[in-house]
Amino acid sequence: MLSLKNAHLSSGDPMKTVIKEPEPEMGVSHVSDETLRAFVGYHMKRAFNVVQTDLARTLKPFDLRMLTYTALVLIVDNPGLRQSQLADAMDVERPNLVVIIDELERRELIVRDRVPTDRRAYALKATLAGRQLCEKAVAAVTAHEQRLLENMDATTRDTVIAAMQLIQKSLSKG
Amino acid sequence: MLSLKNAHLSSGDPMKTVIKEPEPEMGVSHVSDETLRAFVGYHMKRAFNVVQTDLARTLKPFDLRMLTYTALVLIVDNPGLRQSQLADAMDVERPNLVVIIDELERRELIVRDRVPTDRRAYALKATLAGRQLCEKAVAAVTAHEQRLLENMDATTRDTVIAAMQLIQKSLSKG
DNA sequence: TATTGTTATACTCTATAACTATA
DNA sequence: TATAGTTATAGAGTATAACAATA
Repeated sequence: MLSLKNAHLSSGDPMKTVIKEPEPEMGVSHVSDETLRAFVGYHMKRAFNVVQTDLARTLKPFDLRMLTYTALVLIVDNPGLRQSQLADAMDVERPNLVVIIDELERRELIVRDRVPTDRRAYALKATLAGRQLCEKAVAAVTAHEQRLLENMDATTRDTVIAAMQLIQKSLSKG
Repeated sequence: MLSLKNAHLSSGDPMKTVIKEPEPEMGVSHVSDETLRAFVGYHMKRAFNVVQTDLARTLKPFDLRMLTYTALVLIVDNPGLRQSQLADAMDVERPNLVVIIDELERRELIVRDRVPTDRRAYALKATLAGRQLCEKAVAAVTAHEQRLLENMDATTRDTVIAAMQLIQKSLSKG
């Protein structure tokens, strides 16, 4: 919430908190976001930002980012996947996937196997090290997700997931 | 949905659609995202990406981006706002806000007024042109939002907004 | 001709350290 | 000394055009 970011509302009982405000007669002491608050997209951006930040922190010990993590999981779960399929599945452009795959290959978490029947393509496969790192990372992300949802009931969670999928469907045809 | 991105599932009746699949015996014809699908964050990222893209397209005619739009709306709604308050409200770092304000000022949509009682600070105010552009942009974003929510009932919408706020609260203290 | 992977490139968003001028 | 705004910089995500090898 925007309003909560203001010092006098940020934590504890506001009535008990005495904080110098920057000349309330001069500027604004309370930032109104009335217009923006009406939009779901606004709340999605703010929520996604904190999720992104927390996930990055979660994956840091494994030297993974959201994108390298997602790619690794999908390759582990789909041995033989091709780069174009992976790019499609991840909703990233083919050129942007190349550096992600480069990094995973350099760290020997996956291999690029040539496809004999189509020498243009690569079949992506996780190595043992890749599968092991993936397993640990998934466990960490599961813990991150539990933090994320600690005060949310299962019904709400399912509603949110369904809503996110609906939004994707509504806009991807526009 | 990931699965929907595969050609044989992408549109229409799958049974009626005959499409060449890339050697189903060799690679994978259906990308399974079982592991990732379990995470709310995964769905949020995908949904937010399409929202972001559609919003960018929506704001393009006004030469605004999500951040310049948000800043403009907040300044219009909070005349006299200072940059540090705005940065706080927008959840962006102070240095990153500078270029946003620079751009809005260069386009004469806002002005930086010196605060007489604190010569370090600026009071941000929208110009007439700024307020007029803002009004049009808000209308366009409202239409974008309606596209976003065209198949979502109001209850679900409210649930999603509450959930986004809850997620922010859960993680921002970590 | 079309597709797979690639290179190069550009724009945006995010994050940090360090500076200046005020307080 | 602390704060408001600034500069510089770096990392990451996203998007497009154009190329070589192959189909």
